[in-house]
Amino acid sequence: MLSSLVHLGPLALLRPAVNFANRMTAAPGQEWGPRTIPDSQLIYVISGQAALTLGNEQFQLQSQDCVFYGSDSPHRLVSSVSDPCTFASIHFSWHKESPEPIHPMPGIHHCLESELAQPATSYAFHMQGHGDIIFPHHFVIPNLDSLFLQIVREYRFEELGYASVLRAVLTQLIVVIVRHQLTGLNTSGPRSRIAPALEAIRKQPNARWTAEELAGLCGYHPTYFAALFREGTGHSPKHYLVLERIRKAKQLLLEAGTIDEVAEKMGYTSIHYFCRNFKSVTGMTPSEFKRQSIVL
DNA sequence: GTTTACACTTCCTGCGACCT
DNA sequence: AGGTCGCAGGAAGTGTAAAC
Repeated sequence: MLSSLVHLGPLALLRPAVNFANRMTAAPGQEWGPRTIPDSQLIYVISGQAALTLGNEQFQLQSQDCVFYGSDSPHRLVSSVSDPCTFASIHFSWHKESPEPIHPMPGIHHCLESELAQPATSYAFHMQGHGDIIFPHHFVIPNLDSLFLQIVREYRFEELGYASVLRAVLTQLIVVIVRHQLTGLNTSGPRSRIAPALEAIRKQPNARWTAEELAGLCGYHPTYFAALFREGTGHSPKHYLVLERIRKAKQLLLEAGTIDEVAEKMGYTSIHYFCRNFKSVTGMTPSEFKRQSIVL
């Protein structure tokens, strides 16, 4: 069976609206579906693991994985039994005059197991100079958690003008994903050549990686590797590793670890240096971040 | 496209002082 | 007690130019 394609028109004319957003930790083995939803959904896995069945595809999800599906695409999400996942979820509409959220719950319907075999609906934008860009169903983009959590926070506290802020941040999120999709299409680009190193850092940000080790994973000389790395990520290998460590440290701090424990878990032997790194990346100290995040 | 040498820069750590 | 900051010195990383 062929999957259907929805044309969303030019990206610049999009008026998306958040309908619901939350951050939660699933129970071991907790399931959503098989079901369909009335709008579209983006899920960002913060930690742990889960499996998503979408159409005739199955995705094993881990930290930093993102998935997307639209309305009427049968799917099922199952949290890992041994390593339950914590994730941020955003329900949204692609085009809506008003940015005010409309809760999707009444439109969520259970469906038959057999309907999971239907191919998921794809969505495409038109981009001047690039043609039609398909919005991906599964992707990994480093450091996307801040946008997801910003949306969750805005949705939860409903401060003055929150619906407009939700639309603005969601638009930014969509653009970041589309940009990533555009650069990712070029598989011979520098990013693909440093993929083993990116994967190693992603899996073990707490390991004491040296530039030489990372270069070795990709089969390049350290100096040349550093140049490729900067071209592909915009950061030096060391700085990229720091960004990954702080991203992971933010998760651990949210899970009620002390700053000392988190620093140690992330491979820092000096809490002082950890605090300095944390502040340079986030603009706040670990304790400030912890205080601010208690409300989330 | 890739490696090498080298100068320069940045990182990392330990220590002590200070703050909350 | 837990957390932050400034400082100094050694280690490691980075950028550049030249060469293959």
